[in-house]
Amino acid sequence: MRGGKKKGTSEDLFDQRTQQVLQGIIDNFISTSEPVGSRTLSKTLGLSLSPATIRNIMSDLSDQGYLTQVHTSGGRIPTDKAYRFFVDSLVVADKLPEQLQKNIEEISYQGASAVQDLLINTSHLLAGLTKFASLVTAPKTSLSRLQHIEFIKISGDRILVILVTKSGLIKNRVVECQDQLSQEFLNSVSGFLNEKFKDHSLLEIRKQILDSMVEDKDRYNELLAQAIRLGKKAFELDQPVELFIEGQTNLLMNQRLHEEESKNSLISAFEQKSAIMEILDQTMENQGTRIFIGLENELSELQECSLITACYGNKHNMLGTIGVIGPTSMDYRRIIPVVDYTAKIVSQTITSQSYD
Amino acid sequence: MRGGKKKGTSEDLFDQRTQQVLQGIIDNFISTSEPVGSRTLSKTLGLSLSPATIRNIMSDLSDQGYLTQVHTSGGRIPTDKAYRFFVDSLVVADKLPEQLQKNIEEISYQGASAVQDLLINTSHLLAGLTKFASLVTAPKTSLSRLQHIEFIKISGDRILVILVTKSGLIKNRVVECQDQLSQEFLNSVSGFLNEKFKDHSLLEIRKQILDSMVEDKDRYNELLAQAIRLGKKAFELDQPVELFIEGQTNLLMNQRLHEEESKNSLISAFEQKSAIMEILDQTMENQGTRIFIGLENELSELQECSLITACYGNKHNMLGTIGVIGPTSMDYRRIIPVVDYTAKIVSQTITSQSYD
DNA sequence: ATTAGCACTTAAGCTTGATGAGTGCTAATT
DNA sequence: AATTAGCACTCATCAAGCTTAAGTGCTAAT
Repeated sequence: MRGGKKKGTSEDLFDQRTQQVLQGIIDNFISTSEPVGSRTLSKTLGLSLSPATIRNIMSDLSDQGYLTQVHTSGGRIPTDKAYRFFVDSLVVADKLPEQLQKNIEEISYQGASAVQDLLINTSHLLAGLTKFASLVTAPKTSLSRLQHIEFIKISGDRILVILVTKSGLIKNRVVECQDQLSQEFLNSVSGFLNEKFKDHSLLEIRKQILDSMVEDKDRYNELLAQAIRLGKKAFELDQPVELFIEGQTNLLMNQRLHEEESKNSLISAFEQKSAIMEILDQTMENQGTRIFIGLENELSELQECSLITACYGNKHNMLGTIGVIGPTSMDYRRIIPVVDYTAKIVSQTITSQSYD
Repeated sequence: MRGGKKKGTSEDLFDQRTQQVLQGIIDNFISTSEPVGSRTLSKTLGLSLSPATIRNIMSDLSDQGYLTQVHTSGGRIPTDKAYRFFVDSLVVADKLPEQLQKNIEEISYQGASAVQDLLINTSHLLAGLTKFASLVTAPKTSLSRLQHIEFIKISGDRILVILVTKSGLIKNRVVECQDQLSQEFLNSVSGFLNEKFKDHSLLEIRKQILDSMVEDKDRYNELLAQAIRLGKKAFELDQPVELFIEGQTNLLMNQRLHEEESKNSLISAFEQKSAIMEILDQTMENQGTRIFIGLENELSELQECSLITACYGNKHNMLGTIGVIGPTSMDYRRIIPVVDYTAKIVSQTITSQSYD
């Protein structure tokens, strides 16, 4: 075993030259997606080192798990560990070109009258700018707080329920109702619910309604009873997973993913929306941009890819997550700031549109 | 040139045996997607004909443009013309297996409280059942007639406009408004609009509102003026193309499309949503299932595929179109009835949900 | 009218050998 | 002690040549 020069205590701390070589290999591989050999590197790298020296360094890096060889001979490629090192050492990500900044800022203008539209625009934008697949989660309805509820009678037995949350989400749903209720009556019901529950979270409201069903059963009151009955239907939680995915085809057509197998596993990953949701939810715990490289991904189908996420929110809370899925050999320096800045703009826009 | 036996007047009318051979080739190619040779055919086809005889027949069919050879030797494949003949001769499409019927019928149950949900379910279903790409257009908002309009004040300067059409579409949009309007006032505005415009098409309403702006300018009336102002915003036509596409990845992963080029052109086709919309709109002119095979497609990007469409509607009108895009060598016998029956179920469901 | 036979074509698969980029190791050089 | 040159070796890639299998068209026999 070749004696590495361990200046630090850890095996993994290596000197500047070694670092430069690793950087060079990563840069090279990111741009060409071809395995990098010592000869090439000796030329492209600014340092005047002979291929032989570089070979020694590369050998050390291989031992430490930063590089692997696809074939016995034929250059080396960076491992997940190398990307992780690379990303961690990116203390300052590239500044975003102004043109890109402007592109991103546009999402808030394009007729984004409602939060949902904003999120769809965002997902569009991310897929377009990165040429990878984009992910955007909507704010969780059940955790949002009530801004307004309204019932509209649209035919004899059908009532349209409209629910506006503080975070700016608008939900509508049609419920059927056997009793013939007049619009005036519906107005008083919504008036009642608005007054009693404004600013409460939908989850909480639902619980209270279920509770009061018992509590208020005896002292019967027509308004209350109907309010509870309608409220129950209105606040029923049947949250369809609100996750926007776009640009899956971008990813599948990406030259870096050629193996049929990994494409198929990606497709199946996209079909498990709820699994992806779960992962994105977890990223909301600590804000800021997060990066999951290859095997760091919990979802095994994504272990040939990297996931970059960032949260958006308003003054009070983180509301949702945006993200991008691309090959592990993506250009992190370019992609990270894009995701970052987009999240920032979404936050700003949503703050200006939310009702608290 | 071999003398074909022309029993009819047209070159293209051929005897039963020739027809059987063509059928055999098409069937064979549909299931294997490999060029079919005379030897194979002689075995698989029930008729006891030697390969040589079949070769003669095939040669005739090639002359008439029903078959082509990919390579000088190596079997023949059906042309678009052959598929067209095949499809046209399918006087009775296969009966849909009961299990499939049930699957399709489910779209109307899965919480399809609103038409939009129904259409999304449909697009899901079609992509799933066919493993191709599915297309579903929503009813044109501007041609739908007004069932109900409502304004809800959700914050100082923001008004939520809710629009329900006879066909069951629900649209909402937030408009900003500098004047401070009370909810009561908004109620009278919506009351006014509902009364005046119920059952009118949105397009018509828009026109009338623009007209009355002039007509009623002098005899000033607060209610009317605001009604016009708000109505103008509410009925502004900024129809985002309402087209649901799903299963693009199915199609891209389909083994029958291997050429990178045709995949890319498909992707670009899907990006031109409005072009696809236009084609689908045209199919509404005459109802029933329509089939566009290969070059019959106007959109050049789709000329390696077949498009199968059917319209849905209610008692009075055709409202929209559903469709499937797959390889020209798809199993028409299976796919056509699926599209057909799905359209039927969508029509039924929408009829039961629409308000006229 | 049908078929058998034959010469011909071609894609696909296989081997072979040359090329080139890369490797590890050792010995010479700085 | 670190760096480099040199060398033998590995292996993917490519092109060339070869074989095989499936197919074709044509002609002559049935």
